[in-house]
Amino acid sequence: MSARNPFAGRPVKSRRSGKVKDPLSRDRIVDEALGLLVRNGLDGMSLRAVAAALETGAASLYAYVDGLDSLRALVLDRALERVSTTVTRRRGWRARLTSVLESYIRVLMATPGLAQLALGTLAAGPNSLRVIEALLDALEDGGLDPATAAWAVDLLLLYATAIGAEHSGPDAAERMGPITRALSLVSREDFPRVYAARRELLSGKGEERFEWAVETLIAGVLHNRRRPKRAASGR
Amino acid sequence: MSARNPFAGRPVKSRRSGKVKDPLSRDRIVDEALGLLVRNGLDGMSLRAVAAALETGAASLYAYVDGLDSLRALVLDRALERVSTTVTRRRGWRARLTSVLESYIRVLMATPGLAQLALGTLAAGPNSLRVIEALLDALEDGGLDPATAAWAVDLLLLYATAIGAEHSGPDAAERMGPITRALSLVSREDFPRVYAARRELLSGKGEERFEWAVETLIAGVLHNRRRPKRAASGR
DNA sequence: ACCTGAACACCGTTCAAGT
DNA sequence: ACCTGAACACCGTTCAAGT
Repeated sequence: MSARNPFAGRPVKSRRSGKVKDPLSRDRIVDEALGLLVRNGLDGMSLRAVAAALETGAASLYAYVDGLDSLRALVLDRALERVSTTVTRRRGWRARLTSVLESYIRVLMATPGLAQLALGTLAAGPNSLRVIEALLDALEDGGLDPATAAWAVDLLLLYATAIGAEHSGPDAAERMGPITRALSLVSREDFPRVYAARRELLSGKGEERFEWAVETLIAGVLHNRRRPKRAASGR
Repeated sequence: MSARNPFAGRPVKSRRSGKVKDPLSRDRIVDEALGLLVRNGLDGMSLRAVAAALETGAASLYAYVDGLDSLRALVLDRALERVSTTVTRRRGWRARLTSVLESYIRVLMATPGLAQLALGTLAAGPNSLRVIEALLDALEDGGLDPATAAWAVDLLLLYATAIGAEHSGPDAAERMGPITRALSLVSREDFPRVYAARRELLSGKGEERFEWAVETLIAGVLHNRRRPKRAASGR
């Protein structure tokens, strides 16, 4: 019964961290969670599943992570590492703006469930901040006053995230089924304009539509400044 | 053992539908679910909770409803009944547009979890269609071609829903905590523009901000038509 | 037909107990 | 300190069985 019995029957730790048990860490947990998100979607990224993949119990994760919500925030920021904000210098602010936004939305669309996660999670990690910084930079280069630029960033990111969620849910294809059916059945008498526009409401390849939306948002922001372009001094 | 024994011992159905057991129906299920959503948020609206409130088991609901996703779609459309689209005639198209959108977002913000639900659910019920119809009507009155109007409706609703979700999560107040803290800690060296804009990024009373956003979206749509305003013929 | 109980395969989180 | 098993209080969905 004495502790540390050298004869203890278990496989002796084995030389080098070969197989037995790399220690848990926040990084390993976030990595594994992101992997599960990519492979199995948002519902597949449960604490229990992450723990199982790491060959431990869910309770063990609480030493490194505050709970599911907190893990989600960490995973979101890790995923946003892939968003490119280093823009080929000497391009116009507009090209830089759209290129950051397009990179952001491409990352969201590439990982099923990520946009959904982004909609429900506060994005205040370093990678979110990096993206916000880049957008503010471009908008201010475009001549927007900081007040308008700040709200515009919120608007652009919110829209990009929402469209990402819409186009990459469980799978976008499956989701298109029911809505196509519903719109194809819409009655001309009850909803004449919806009826007339039913094809347009579904048209666009996603990418085309997103580009149009970004241009629209930029045009709107440029034409609806919170403060006039010049004469910034007091009234 | 013969069926229909008049002596059967149970409490005899009782006169009038007093208490015993109003029959289940899809309507009663949706009503109860909406009530739970209002009182307990999206997570509180589980099939088991709805069933319990109706004094039955979860399995019984499957006779009237296809499952949780389907129930959510029904609840969403029921909630959208409250969106007002009957606009006091002889107001400009712009006033009508913003009044419908503001009614929509007010409904979303009034019911915790509803905006979240709307983001994850296909909105193709009669009340969604009614809202879409009203928006198309206003935009086409404003001189937008149908192609632009269709995409604009999508853009406007998506944004309104997303902002509703952002401002009415579990509770908006609790969610503001962490992000305020994160932004107040942001480093001036790493993210100078975020640092400079940190107050603006959080400013605005929600309502003010939403109004600005709607104006911005409208301005954008008016300045970024998919087809030119006149000369509609030709290819 | 309509409804039910029980079962199946999961959840997040807590906590006393072990090393 | 770090990790664990077991428990608690839940989930959605299926299905054989009852009336």
